[in-house]
Amino acid sequence: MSNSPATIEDVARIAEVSIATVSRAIHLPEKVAVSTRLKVNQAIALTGYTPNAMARSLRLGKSNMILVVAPDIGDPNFSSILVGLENEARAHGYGVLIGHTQNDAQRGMEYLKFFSSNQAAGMILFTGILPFGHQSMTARLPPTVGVFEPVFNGGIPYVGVDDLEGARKAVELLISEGHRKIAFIGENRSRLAYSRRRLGCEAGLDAAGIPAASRMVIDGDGTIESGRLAVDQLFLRDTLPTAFMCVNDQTAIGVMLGLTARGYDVPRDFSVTGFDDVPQASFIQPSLTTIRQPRGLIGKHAMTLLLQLLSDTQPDKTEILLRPDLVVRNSVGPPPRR
Amino acid sequence: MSNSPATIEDVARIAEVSIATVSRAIHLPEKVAVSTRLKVNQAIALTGYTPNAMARSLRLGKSNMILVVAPDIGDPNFSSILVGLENEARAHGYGVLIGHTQNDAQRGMEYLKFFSSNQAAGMILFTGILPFGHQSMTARLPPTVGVFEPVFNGGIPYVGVDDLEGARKAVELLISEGHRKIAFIGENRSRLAYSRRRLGCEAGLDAAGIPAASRMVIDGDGTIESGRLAVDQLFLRDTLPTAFMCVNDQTAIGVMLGLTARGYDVPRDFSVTGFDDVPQASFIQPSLTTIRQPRGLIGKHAMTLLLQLLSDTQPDKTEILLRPDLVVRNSVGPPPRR
DNA sequence: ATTTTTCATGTAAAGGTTTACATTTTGATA
DNA sequence: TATCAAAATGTAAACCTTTACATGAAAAAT
Repeated sequence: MSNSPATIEDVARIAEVSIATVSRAIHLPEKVAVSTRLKVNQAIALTGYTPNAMARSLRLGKSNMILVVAPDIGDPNFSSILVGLENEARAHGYGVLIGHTQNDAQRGMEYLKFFSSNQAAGMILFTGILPFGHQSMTARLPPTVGVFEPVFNGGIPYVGVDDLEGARKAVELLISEGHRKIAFIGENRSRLAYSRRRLGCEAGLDAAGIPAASRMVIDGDGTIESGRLAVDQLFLRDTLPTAFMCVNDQTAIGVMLGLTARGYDVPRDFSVTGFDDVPQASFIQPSLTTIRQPRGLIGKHAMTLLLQLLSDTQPDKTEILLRPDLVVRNSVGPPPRR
Repeated sequence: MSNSPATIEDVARIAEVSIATVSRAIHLPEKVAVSTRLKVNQAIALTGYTPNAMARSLRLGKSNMILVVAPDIGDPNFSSILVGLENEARAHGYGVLIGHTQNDAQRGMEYLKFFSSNQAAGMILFTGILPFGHQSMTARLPPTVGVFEPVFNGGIPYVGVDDLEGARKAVELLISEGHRKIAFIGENRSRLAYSRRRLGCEAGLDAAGIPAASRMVIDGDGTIESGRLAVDQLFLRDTLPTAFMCVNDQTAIGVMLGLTARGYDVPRDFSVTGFDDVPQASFIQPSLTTIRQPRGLIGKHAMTLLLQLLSDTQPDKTEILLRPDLVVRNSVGPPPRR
């Protein structure tokens, strides 16, 4: 019962072996006799010993932490992907460190210190933005895996969802319900994933032979607010769509709020689809028909890829696109008869 | 131009001084002659040297990381508090590590390893739940500061908002608008802060001399869903309230959705208030009148307190309650004339 | 000019691990 | 039983810092 935490020496003394044997009993148990292994384990239990991670990393020249960098941890997609990431990391003895850049390159730079100071071994990067200036050319990046989109300067493996397919599923649902005039409420500035969703939408419209004339596109910024604004913009026009296909759930929620505010009913007067299946999607009234991202899986795969990188294994794949599923709820119905 | 990162020895060699001088030039610059300091700084710039945090922590016996433990990082309150925490930590040379327990004690326990393995120096604990079983008695806790509520077994400083005052402000607004029949939609299981909000509500009602008979209380669980359910429950009763005071914004949003679904208009038919001022509160239709938590400040103060603890300074205070502000939007109006 | 004080720098140990290499023990083989 | 190979364990160095203490030089006091 000492006050300072037990070290490997304390364990060795109690188990009456050398510190080397203790270390081996922990990390290469097959190299040590069963009887000694037992003694060591007892001593560990007795002392409550936990290896000092600092000393370990120092000796190994490698941290057991992985930095997850996201532009905004408030993003409703983030937390469940994180769960997937963490579980996988933990299973392999790694911990997870979270950084958020708020889209600020300066702030992103600060996270580089985690690598130069050896506090992190690898990095998971959300949404394709390299959070440091273009000095990526000068300083070599640590082992990195992207989530959602390829990282812009290429060569970095990534995990995402098949946005094209997801978008096509959504638009096909709308078409099958009878919609012909479909507005796509998009976002074309920040995320490649968003542009791909638009492409998927157009592919679906093309396939159904829907003429360009009855298509509409409004670009927002992916927020609730911008969804509402998009409705306002559309209502200035001569022709209205019967359905709104939105680039993400936030936008879709905004669109529904905007329509409700104008006294319309969803899905009676207009149909709306989202993308992501954020938690709110099932609560809002009416509940939102959307495309689900397999968030847990995304996290798991991204971490697997990174761990392969870290163990110098050539990763199986350099790009993993998961299948998005259509979630049918109550925001879509047939177009009103006019 | 070596491949492995520069060490203090590389710097020393180039600057033609000893490693001790380099270390001092960095951490106690006033102890080294201006001329040498200059040479050292040049050498540092030349090599791109960053001190190895592992070696440093090992030597110092103290990590420069602080663990932030939250039951759910998806909580809309979380991210902006985190910004406050991080800024303050960074300013003092500390980094922030995020852990989320998902209300799982098992998972909380895992985070204890960060301390026994020396990977974190202190802890910020959200919402008063000690994320480990009751073994807190056995294992002494690391330096810890609570956010939102006192940590249950006491003796741990915390930072929160004056829930009583905030709730009173909300109820006073409702009363001043003429409401007399006010329902409190609460939550009494998980968070002490929530019970305090209820007390604040009652204090306000008492002060206005509103009889117990016209008060109603429904307990939910603080989610959007439970807000909607609360509406359903109330509509089974003989008398309805004219206003809903909700324990948090999530609940309030649920209540508004429930009322809208029944064809009522807020604030014409019913008034609704929330608490927290989450980002959605200003977007939803109608925008929500609520109580704002000064989230950035909460984070800043909590970290300041923890840093004091870590430097063995006796903290100034053991409890910091910040002032919550009323944010008037569009979900409150006078009661309808019946 | 000599002694004392102050200031700047250097030397070496310590912090807790892992692991190459050396040594001892065990079990098998002749 | 003596010899050898294989298995188990031990010794000591290395990872990179920080800092107590020692040393030396310069400035101040006598």
